[in-house]
Amino acid sequence: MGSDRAFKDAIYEQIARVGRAVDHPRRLELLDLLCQGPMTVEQLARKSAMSVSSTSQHLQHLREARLVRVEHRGTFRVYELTDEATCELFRTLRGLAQRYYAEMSAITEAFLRDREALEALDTVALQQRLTQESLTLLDVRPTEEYAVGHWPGAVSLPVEELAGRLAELPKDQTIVAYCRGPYCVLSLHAVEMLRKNGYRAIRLADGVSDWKAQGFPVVGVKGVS
Amino acid sequence: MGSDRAFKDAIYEQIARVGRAVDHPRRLELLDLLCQGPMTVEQLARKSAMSVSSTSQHLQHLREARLVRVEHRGTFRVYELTDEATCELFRTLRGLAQRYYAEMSAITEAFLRDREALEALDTVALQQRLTQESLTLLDVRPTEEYAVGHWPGAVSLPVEELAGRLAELPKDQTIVAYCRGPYCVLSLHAVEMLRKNGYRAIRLADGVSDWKAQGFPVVGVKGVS
DNA sequence: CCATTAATCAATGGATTTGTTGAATATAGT
DNA sequence: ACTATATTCAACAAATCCATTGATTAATGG
Repeated sequence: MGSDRAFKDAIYEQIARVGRAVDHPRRLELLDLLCQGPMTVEQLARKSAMSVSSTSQHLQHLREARLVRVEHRGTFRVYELTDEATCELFRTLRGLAQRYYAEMSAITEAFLRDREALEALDTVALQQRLTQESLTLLDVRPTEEYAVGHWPGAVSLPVEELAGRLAELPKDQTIVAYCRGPYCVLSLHAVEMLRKNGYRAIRLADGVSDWKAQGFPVVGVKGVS
Repeated sequence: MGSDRAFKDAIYEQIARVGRAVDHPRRLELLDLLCQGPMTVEQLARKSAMSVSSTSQHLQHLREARLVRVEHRGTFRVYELTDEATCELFRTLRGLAQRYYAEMSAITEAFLRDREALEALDTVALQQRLTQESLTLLDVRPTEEYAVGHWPGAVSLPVEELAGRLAELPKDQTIVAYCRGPYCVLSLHAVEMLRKNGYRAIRLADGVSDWKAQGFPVVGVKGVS
């Protein structure tokens, strides 16, 4: 019954559903956040500095495309990525942007230079330094993200609490702070504050999903309910 | 100078450039075609059944996102994918659509059932059958696509010329026809015509870029000028 | 320099998408 | 049942995107 043309139109329309879901900066930010683990609408709204209503609508857009699914829990709705492939999609798009657009590194370098924060480790460099010296690994994301998955042995210390809990950290070791990934600013602020207070500190550019994709171990607290 | 928020906005805006390039069915069709090799605007327009003007505009959209680049050759402009990663992007999106949307297989199966063409090989199955019997591999795409890259040993016989050149084909061997990929209809028509004329024929679902991605060999004619 | 061919540009109206606002819904606890 | 909280829904104006049409540019061959 369907003509060749109608068939092709239908197929490409389906593929475009994926594209349309990731054609908006805010939706990409939501995906990036959801790569850290399941979150409620309100959490996502706060972390992305969007209104709840707007967040909800974008989430429904993502849901239409099956990139995320929702679970009702009391009056909350917990959104999460459909599966690993969704996180991989985000990483693929981010990688292509890095690869193709000079603006990407220009923006990043200008921003980091202003903050004297160009220096950073990647996962491989970290792995190597860990064989040579003893480091303190600091996860500065909110605790619920730490709970979902973190570097084995990393200490959880959300950046908002950092100022009040500096005393917990050793001054004789270099502190490596990480957060959500190369474009997340939490570890930036953490390193800045640590250095101001006389600590030796450096940022890890990669986030959990990055090193997980590279095959490095991630530990999480199971059965969060 | 830039605030955290401005930085994030700028970054996600860059990533969204990729997404916006692939949010339209017609642009995905163009990418799919360009996975077969470089083509002029007029070729792309014809193969996608779009107007030249519309094709040109979509190509510029793709070019803005650096997914394709253009080379001037006389009064022609030859568009081609920027690199392998662009083809991989298309295959990723197509894969997610297959994975997430039941509509994808529903559409395909309904279409194929109508044509009694559900039966098909994939690359692995072909490889295996090649060890057991002698098959004729038929590349039914236009010759210029065959020239860019094809299965080693495949015979080029564009589907439009098939009717007039049936005599060139052996009746004692099964003929395996392939084209651009799982959603291309060329091999469908080829198999239909072959069977009507008493040949044993079957479709290969995968296309060149699919088996190339799986590590199978592809041969092409170098130095096309 | 003119004609031809290939492709882009420009302008149009129509359709889709977006952010905002405030109202509606749904669940849990009292 | 009433209240509070979390989220979605509905509606609207602003912005963006799209296909079509016809004009324009650019290169080639005479």
